[in-house]
Amino acid sequence: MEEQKVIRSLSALAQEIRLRVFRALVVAGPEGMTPGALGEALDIAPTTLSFHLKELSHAGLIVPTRDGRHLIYRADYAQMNALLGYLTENCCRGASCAEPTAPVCKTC
Amino acid sequence: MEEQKVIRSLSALAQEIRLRVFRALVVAGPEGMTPGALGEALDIAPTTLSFHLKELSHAGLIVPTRDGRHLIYRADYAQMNALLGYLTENCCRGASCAEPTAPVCKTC
DNA sequence: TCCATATTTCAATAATACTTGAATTGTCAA
DNA sequence: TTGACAATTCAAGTATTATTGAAATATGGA
Repeated sequence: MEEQKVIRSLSALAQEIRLRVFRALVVAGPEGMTPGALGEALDIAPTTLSFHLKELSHAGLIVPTRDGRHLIYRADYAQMNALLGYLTENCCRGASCAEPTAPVCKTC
Repeated sequence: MEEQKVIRSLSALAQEIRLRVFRALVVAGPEGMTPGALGEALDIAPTTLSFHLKELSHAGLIVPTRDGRHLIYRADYAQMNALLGYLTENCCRGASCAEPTAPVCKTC
């Protein structure tokens, strides 16, 4: 993953609403959630939610697909794992440190 | 880890200079690096670097100790692992998904 | 077609974060 | 105790990001 994308992803997650939205989608799994459901569950105004969903989408952390008049947002686990991996790359120059294990949530 | 600390940590990492500094310290391992060395390696003005080191310290991602007239900064691996773990908690409600593996870099 | 619902875009304001140079603090060595 | 070096704090200006209400777009059903 390139540095700019990493920064974009971290920025996306570094905000209360977006962090909650992202975690809700991580928990929801492949089923995903609509903005309506997210807004109700987390008590967020539609405009505000839309703004933050766009930020997360733009970072590549979540992906929308249309289903009739609903949109369904889902977490992109590959993207998340790439992000987590970036932060620990070359940890301790490999010296005093086990090879970094693969990032979490392998099967997603 | 509490939400506010997670956000603080993600915000700290969501910035080009701080991300580079943090990764440099992750690579450096237990030896750590001084602001002087960091500033030279990454070509950052002292004032700017100091500001960003404080942000990372305040987030708990790095820890300074004094050694004579130098400070030595080191990455706090436990903190980093707690952060990574937070992002994948309860992934897919455990359903279609392996138990999240422990975060990276176990022995640090 | 026309209306209602789901969601987004726009524009303005409010809040927060980044950079820089000058001044300050702490430590060592002569 | 004075000078030099390492690093930080302060204060100011600039830039980026978040929030809100009003208006717009897209879809499905009467």
